[in-house]
Amino acid sequence: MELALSLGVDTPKPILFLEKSSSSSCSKDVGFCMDLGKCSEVLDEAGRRKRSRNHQEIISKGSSTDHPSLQLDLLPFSPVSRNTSSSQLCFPWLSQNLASEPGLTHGPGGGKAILDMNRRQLVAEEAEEGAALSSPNSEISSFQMNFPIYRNGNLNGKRDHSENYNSSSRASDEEDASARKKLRLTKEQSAFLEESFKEHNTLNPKQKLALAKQLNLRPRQVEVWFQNRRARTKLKQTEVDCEYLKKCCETLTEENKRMQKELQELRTLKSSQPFHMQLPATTLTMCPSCERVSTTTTSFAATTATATTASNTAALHNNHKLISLMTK
DNA sequence: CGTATACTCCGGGTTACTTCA
DNA sequence: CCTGAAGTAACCCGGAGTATA
Repeated sequence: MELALSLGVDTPKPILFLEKSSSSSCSKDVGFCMDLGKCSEVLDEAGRRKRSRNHQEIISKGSSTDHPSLQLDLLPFSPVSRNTSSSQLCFPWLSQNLASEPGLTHGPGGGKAILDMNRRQLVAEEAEEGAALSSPNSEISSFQMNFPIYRNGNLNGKRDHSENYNSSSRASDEEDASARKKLRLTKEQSAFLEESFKEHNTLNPKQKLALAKQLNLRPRQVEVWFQNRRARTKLKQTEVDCEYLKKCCETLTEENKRMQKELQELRTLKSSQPFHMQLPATTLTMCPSCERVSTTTTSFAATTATATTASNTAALHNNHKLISLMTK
């Protein structure tokens, strides 16, 4: 692992993680990432709460330096949040198209009246669909990506379960409300959502509508997919963190054992020495190379045993050089 | 200006369904 | 074919932020 520090300004660089920990040594393999930039869509837990619809409008209005955000992520990287550099689909609406469009309003007229068990979903869908239909000039209709449009969940005539779902989504509202039908999204739909998620892990209403229209899904489905996707990311991240902490714990335990053993050896050595040999002797030694005088406190035995050897003299000189370098 | 209400979004937890070994 | 585990779409609930009266 390495330390990655990103100072993004224009483009959110979610989390940079250079290498997943593969070593058991935690002390040098700790990988952290700081991103100081306009990470408008990648916010930490605390920051997310602060973000509001206004913030999303700010985001949609382009890169204003008046609203910098700070992302500090101290967690090992999760692949899903990696900023992709290759094989990336282009989503014009993610960064540009929204800038020219006024934000969706959530004020009166957005389907306030319905309040029941499923009021939120119903209201949202009605509002969203209504907005989509009533805004022919929105970016939703103004761009089309080079992505196959799904009709009844069918891509290239390939039949799958989502066909049932999508056709059911066109059925009556009663069916939608009563039956809890869950069918898989197609691989293409999932991949497209995945790519979008890599760009932004949260959606503003316009993005949601655009994605829904593009994939022939209901906005609610897109919204739920992103919510679940965030949850999965967090879960994976938690697992990674847990694994990392486990390795750290193992390493520390190992080190603790080693030091305990070393301590035990020292105690044994100490108890085996005669009393008079344990008295520390302070001696002044002069390095013959640099003529530096050093005070060493060591045992009498150790002093007499080592002071005269040429190799130790050289080692002493090396230590002096090292000290000199460090104190410069 | 402070308060109440309505609305929306999101996270966390759960359920229900699908897929696969 | 049956079954349990894993994955995931959909749902529910509560908290928080915002707009409006």
